[in-house]
Amino acid sequence: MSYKTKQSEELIEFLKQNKNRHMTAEEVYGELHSNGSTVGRTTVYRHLEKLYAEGAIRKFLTGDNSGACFQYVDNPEACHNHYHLRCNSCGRLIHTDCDFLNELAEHIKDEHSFYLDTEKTVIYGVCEHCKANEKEV
Amino acid sequence: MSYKTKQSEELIEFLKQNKNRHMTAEEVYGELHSNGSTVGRTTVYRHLEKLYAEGAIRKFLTGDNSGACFQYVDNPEACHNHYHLRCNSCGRLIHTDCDFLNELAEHIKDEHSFYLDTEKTVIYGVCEHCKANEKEV
DNA sequence: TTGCGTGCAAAGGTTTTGCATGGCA
DNA sequence: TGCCATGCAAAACCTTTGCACGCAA
Repeated sequence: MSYKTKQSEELIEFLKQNKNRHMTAEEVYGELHSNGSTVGRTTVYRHLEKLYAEGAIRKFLTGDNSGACFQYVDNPEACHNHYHLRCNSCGRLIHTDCDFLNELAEHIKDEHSFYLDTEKTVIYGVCEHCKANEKEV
Repeated sequence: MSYKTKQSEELIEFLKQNKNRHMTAEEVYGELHSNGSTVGRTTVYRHLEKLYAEGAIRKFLTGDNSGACFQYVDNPEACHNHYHLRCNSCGRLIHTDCDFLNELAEHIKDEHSFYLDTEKTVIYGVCEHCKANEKEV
């Protein structure tokens, strides 16, 4: 991937413009096409894989086997002190800056001899919005 | 699944006898056959799905798309105040009783308006043993 | 010109579904 | 007897790979 091509530029640009979203490869492919791009499905997969390996994007597993989700990482360094909260209901991923995470990692290391991987750990639950909706149902 | 059948008994018995392991559906299927069982692959999938929905077994995603892993839950009630630490290296799942988890859940609820799901949240990292081995590699 | 990037089609692997059969209650 | 569970085969899915063509450098 040392060459700069139209396809890779469109893909990366699209991911950057959707930093707040987490999308499956299929969604990325579909929306790029809606926007007039002609990138092939294979190319989307190949780039997502590459970008993930480089740490430029994040990868989440969905739990219902409907494919992995990807999301652009704005500032890789900044995410070391993040929680990643994922809502089981709406699927939204919430980045949360918080020092409590450091305390947690410290505690787990000291008390449980376990080295927390901030990048991979995702805290599952239900967000405020969905919690409110749940009660109506 | 209200009937009791030979297949479901064999499957559940097998899972109980392998509480310490986490296995893919394919592994469960294969080992049951090695043990003389004739359970079909479809049945294994259907039961694992059902048991997971009931909370009788746990389900983990593998990250490399090689299929979900399942593991029997010994005492579902006891796990409410647990951390689940999963080692990315050896795959071992560590149950850890700890009040710090409650503090974490409180904090996330109060400060981030997010309702942590203890059952589904798994903390990823590297265990002591694998951490030591890593250095040798 | 060189060789990487692309994309179609096909393969690979996991999981689900349709449908007829067999077993439990 | 009535209905659920089973299991084969096929389908549905997501993802990867082979290969020839085209474009970037």
